[in-house]
Formats: sequence, structure tokens, C-alpha cells
Amino acid sequence: MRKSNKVSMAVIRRLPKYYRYLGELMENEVKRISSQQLSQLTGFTASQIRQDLNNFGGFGQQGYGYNVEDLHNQLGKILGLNRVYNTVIIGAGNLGHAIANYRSFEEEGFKVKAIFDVEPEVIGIEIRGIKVRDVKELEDFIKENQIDIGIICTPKDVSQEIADKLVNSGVKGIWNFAPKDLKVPDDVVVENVHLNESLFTLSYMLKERINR
Amino acid sequence: MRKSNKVSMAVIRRLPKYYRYLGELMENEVKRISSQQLSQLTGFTASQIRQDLNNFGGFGQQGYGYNVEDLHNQLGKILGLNRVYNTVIIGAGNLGHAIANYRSFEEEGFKVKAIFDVEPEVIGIEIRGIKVRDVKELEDFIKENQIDIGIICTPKDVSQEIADKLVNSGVKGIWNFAPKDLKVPDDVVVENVHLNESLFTLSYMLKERINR
DNA sequence: TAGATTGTTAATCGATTAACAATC
DNA sequence: TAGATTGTTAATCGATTAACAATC
Repeated sequence: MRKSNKVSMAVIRRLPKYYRYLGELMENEVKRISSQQLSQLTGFTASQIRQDLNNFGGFGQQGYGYNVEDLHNQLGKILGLNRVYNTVIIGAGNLGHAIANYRSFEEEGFKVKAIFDVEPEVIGIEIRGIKVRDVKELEDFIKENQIDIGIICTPKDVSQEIADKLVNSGVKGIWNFAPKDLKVPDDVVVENVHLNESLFTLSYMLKERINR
Repeated sequence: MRKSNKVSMAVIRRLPKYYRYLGELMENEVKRISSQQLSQLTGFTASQIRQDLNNFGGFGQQGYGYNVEDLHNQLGKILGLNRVYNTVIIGAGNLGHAIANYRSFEEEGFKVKAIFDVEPEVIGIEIRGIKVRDVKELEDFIKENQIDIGIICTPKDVSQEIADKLVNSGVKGIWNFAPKDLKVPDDVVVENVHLNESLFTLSYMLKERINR
């Protein structure tokens, strides 16, 4: 957190992976690790790992390496995992269900406060104890419940409309599963999970392998 | 497809986005588009778009631009979307359900032939007409049904074991939703969807915005 | 033909890797 | 102290952008 200048997206997307492996090492009661050993686990070069970490401070010790638990904690803080986020899911279809049921997100501090949908059949039911509400209530609910993150699991044709409502009610982060590039103001962050793009990339690579 | 040398992953991951926007343009009956206009839609620079496309051939025409339908077709072929892929889903939990129900994958040629699970309660049920089978039958089923892609929606602790079975039965492509880096031979392709890493990246960016 | 826009080469920028002095 | 391994600077590599001749 020391360095003031912008850390590149390439670095940031590697951090969760470091965090995950360090968590696994903790479970296995490993106490220390060198950049060389982390390199073997993650597949990134030792040099890159040291460069990445030094964007945020010197967490290691010469001749020793890194303390696993300490580094895990530091990365958790850097990733913003040392607090609770209130979230809402919009779209109670299969994907909305899947995410609402994903226990490990809750463990990391991402709390699902409500799920919204338009279909009368699902409004009122509960998913893992979380009530499905009418999407008409979305904006009021966000304002009254300090929601940080909106998770869009709707069809693509309504995703922008939902994003607008989220933004207007003060949500600063959107996790978007709709295959659409949302337009939002500069102070709002969108993280996309474009499953179709991922699948098409797989299909491309599959084709490449076969043609060789 | 002309150029023989390796196209970078950065380029490949942009192709599905071009493909998507071209599809939308077709729906709106737009016939031609310039790299400049595509740049406005996608957010990539016109120069980059021309560079990207020219990895695979000259699809445009000077003074005119690109024919939307033609370019869409070409990209479809490049991405390997001009054929059908047989897939199986392993794990009939919420995520497995969500993917099995995702109609648009089927439309692009990704056919789900079976779903596998270990739980006696779900074995035998049908999801969108697709039978849930005992995971014990996985390897035989793959061999008998020319399965191209295995979609792993299991908990992380069994994901490697499942990947091994897929590989041993001849699957060449794995779409992995488990938060784990799978070890597979060189001739097998893995495309990961690591939702936790995506969420943590969002949380990082959210923190950055707030701290400014 | 004149105007537009590609395809492609060259220049720039940024990210990764290598090297090594600092130091635990 | 000697050995190990970091933090950091410099060198390399690759990806993006700019520029423009080719050409429809």
C-alpha cells in the first residue's frame, strides 16, 4: 500500500492466485516460503513474484523468504478482504441461485443481502435463507441497506437498465455475468465474467491443438 | 488462418468480443463497418483491431472497411464455432445446473450430452432433458460418445481427480470452474473460470476507488 | 478521379526476466 | 561468518500505437 503509483491490472489479477496458494500452504502448516518455491506452485517466475509483491511493500526477508501467514494477511488486506461487503444479486435464475449458494464467498466477507427478480413465481421464496424480492424494490433496498456490490445475473437485454439502477442508488461495484459491456460512470467498477467469451477461447485453443 | 506463427493469447481473448459485436450489428442489419467504428463499440483502438484481424488474414477492403456478415463468419471459423462439440458436465450442483440450462451455449454448438454426480439423490433426474448419471460411468460414457469437452463444476478437492479421468478417456478440452489449477498433459487445453479470483479483483478495484 | 480505409512497417510503450548488491 | 534469498535496477522481450503507402 506504500507505493502511490498505479499498479498494473496484470499484477492485480495475479494477486488472488498468490492469496489462494498461501491459504493452502497455511492449511498444510507451512510457515515460510521463498519466491522460488512460490514460482513452482503458481507457474509464475520467481522474479515476477518478487516484482509483483514489491509493488505493495517489502514483505520478505533476505536469506529467509516470506512468512506464509503474514504474506497471506497482507495480500488479504491489499485485495480488500479484511472487511465485509454487502451485495445483492439481480436475477434469481440458475446462475443467481448458484452464486447465492456459493458458501465460500460469504466466508470471505461477501454477504448476499437480497436477491431480486421480475417473475412472480420466484418473488417471495427464499434461497439459503435469503429472500427473493421484486426488482421494483431494488433501488430502495440498496439505499436502505448500504449495498456495496451488485451482482448482475439477468439476461443481457436488461443488464444495462439494472446497472443504471444500481449506479443511481449508490452501488460502486458491479460483478457482471451478462454478456454485455456495461456503461457506468468513472467512479463505478465493473468486473465482467463473460462465460461465452471464455468458452469461445477454449474452443479456439482446442481447434489449434487438433490442427497440429 | 494463413499466418503460421503463434498468435498471442492477448489477441485471442479479444476475438470473442469482436464476434459478439458483429453478431449484434448483424441483428441490427448493419452491413459494413470500419475499424474506427468497431473501435468505438469495443473500446479497443482501430489500429489494434486491424492488427488483430491481420493475424488471420486480410478480411477488409481499403476505402470500404469490413463486411459485417463476412467478418462474423470468418471469426466464427477462427474460433472454431463452425462445428458441434459434445460436452459433459461433472457436478450437478447449482453451477452445473446453471450451465446445463444455458441455452446460448447449445446454440453455438456446445451440446451437453450428460451430467455426472456422486449424490444418489440427483442421479437419475433430468435437467433440461439431460440425464444425470453416476460419476462411475464417466469414463465409459466419454469413450462411447465422442466427448470433446469436460466441464468441471465439482468442489475443488475432487477436481484434479475428475480432470485425470477426463484426460484418460480422451477429452482434449476442459472448462474448469473449480478454484484449482489443474495438471494436464500438453495436448489437453484447460480454460479456467475462477470466480473467486474475479471477485477478489473486483474487491481490490473497489478499495482503490474508495481510497482516492 | 478523390476520398476513405485497409494492411503493414516502424516507433513507442509497458511488462517480464535477468542480474546482482544488500542484508538477514 | 557463510549461505540464502530478497529488493531493485538494468536488459530484454512482447504488445500496442502511430504512421503511411497501397488500393479499393
